[in-house]
Amino acid sequence: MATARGRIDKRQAILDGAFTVFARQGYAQACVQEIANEAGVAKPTVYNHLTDKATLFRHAMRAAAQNVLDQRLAALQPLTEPGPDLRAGLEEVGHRLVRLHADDRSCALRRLLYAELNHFPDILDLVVESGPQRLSQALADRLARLTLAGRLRATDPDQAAEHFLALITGPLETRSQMGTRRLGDAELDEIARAAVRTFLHAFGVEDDRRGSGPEEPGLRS
Amino acid sequence: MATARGRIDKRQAILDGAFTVFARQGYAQACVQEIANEAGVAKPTVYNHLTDKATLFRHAMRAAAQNVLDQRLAALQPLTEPGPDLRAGLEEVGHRLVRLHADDRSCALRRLLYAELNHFPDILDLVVESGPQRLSQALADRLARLTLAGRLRATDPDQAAEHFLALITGPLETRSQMGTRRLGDAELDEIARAAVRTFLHAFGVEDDRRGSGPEEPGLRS
DNA sequence: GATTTGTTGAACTCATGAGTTCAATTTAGT
DNA sequence: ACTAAATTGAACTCATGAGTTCAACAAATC
Repeated sequence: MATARGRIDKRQAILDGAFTVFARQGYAQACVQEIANEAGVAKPTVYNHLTDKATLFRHAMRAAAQNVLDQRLAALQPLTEPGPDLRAGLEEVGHRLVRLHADDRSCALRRLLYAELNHFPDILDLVVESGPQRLSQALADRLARLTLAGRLRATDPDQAAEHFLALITGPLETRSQMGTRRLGDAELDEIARAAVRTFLHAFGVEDDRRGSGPEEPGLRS
Repeated sequence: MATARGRIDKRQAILDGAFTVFARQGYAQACVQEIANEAGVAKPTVYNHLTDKATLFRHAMRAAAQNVLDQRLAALQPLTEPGPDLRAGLEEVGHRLVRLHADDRSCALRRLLYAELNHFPDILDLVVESGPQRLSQALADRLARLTLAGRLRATDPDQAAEHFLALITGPLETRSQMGTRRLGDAELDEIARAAVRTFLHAFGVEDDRRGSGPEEPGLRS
């Protein structure tokens, strides 16, 4: 409507717009006309590229999930060549994961996933299996290397990765009220720091427990 | 339709049926006729008790949330008068919480909450504020008592409670694939035991760390 | 420049479902 | 038993939105 006509990359615009509208309205309440408007495209064009509202949803979800996963895997990078300060490396990863998890599109993806699990059982494979599963796996790989290097206690790396991610995402989820409340940078950092603190107490070796930074305070408040 | 007629507790039946159908279909896809059928009641009767589909949803959600919260608060009971074996007490609480969290109605409530956050911003207050918030608060109270008794390290009880719950619910959420996969009792117990293990490493005092049970294994698999 | 392909807006069909009306019937209260 | 309130089924109104059709139009290909 407003944007220029042409057949360049309508399809991508449609998928983006679809995800935006689905995220805002939910699957059932989102109407295709609004998606077309959001994408700057006519309604028949939408049906020209994607046959159904359902397949439109599936493709939009797949694309969004791919984006989120890529970003998260990239966030683990500081652990590939960890510096001398293990706590600093973990906190850096924590910061990045917290920010990605609190991101609008990430929250929207989670919400849509939860919402439409019953109606689209197949998107679970596309999103969950190639989502937290892969992230946890990748993190476990890094932690295993650290364990072999003697910088973490000798425990199951999968377990450690699972708990690290739980300590990051759990508090984030409750504090942000399932993604509805916007958190300031300070609070996000505090969540990551606290998670790393608990994680190192549980999985760290003595050397690294008092390795760096100000020693943990007794009572916060 | 099938059940006996009468005006005794139609309202409760309607709210129960509504939650069941909403849980199965989502808000938009659930139709009032089906809710009426589920409740064993005629459609006008539904509108006689609850004016709107929207208010029907709100009341059903509120009732379900109240149930879930009550059960969860009751699950903390083993920590009110903790026996000599702290680990056993924590594991008992963990077991109960894990089972409640994995329960069908609990999963459905979470899903509906996530799904309709945008459309019903007000149910967030009804559910979240009187949900994990209150649970975390109650758990923090127990942990504070334990800290004063010298059975936990001196740290912020709110922090400890937050991390305990994260260690319980996080792994549960990923392993059950957001509540779609049904987990066996063995796996549920393993999740609770692992959570308590990590928690006590991070927040326990030395006495209790090797308090009871078989010492933790090195590598699981 | 002519042809083919993709896009556009508008109007259309059709199914679904919220909410209502109503006369007939059942139940509770007395 | 009698009355008032609640329940019931069926049919109804009305709005919404998925998916389609079509004639006019733009863009790339030759």
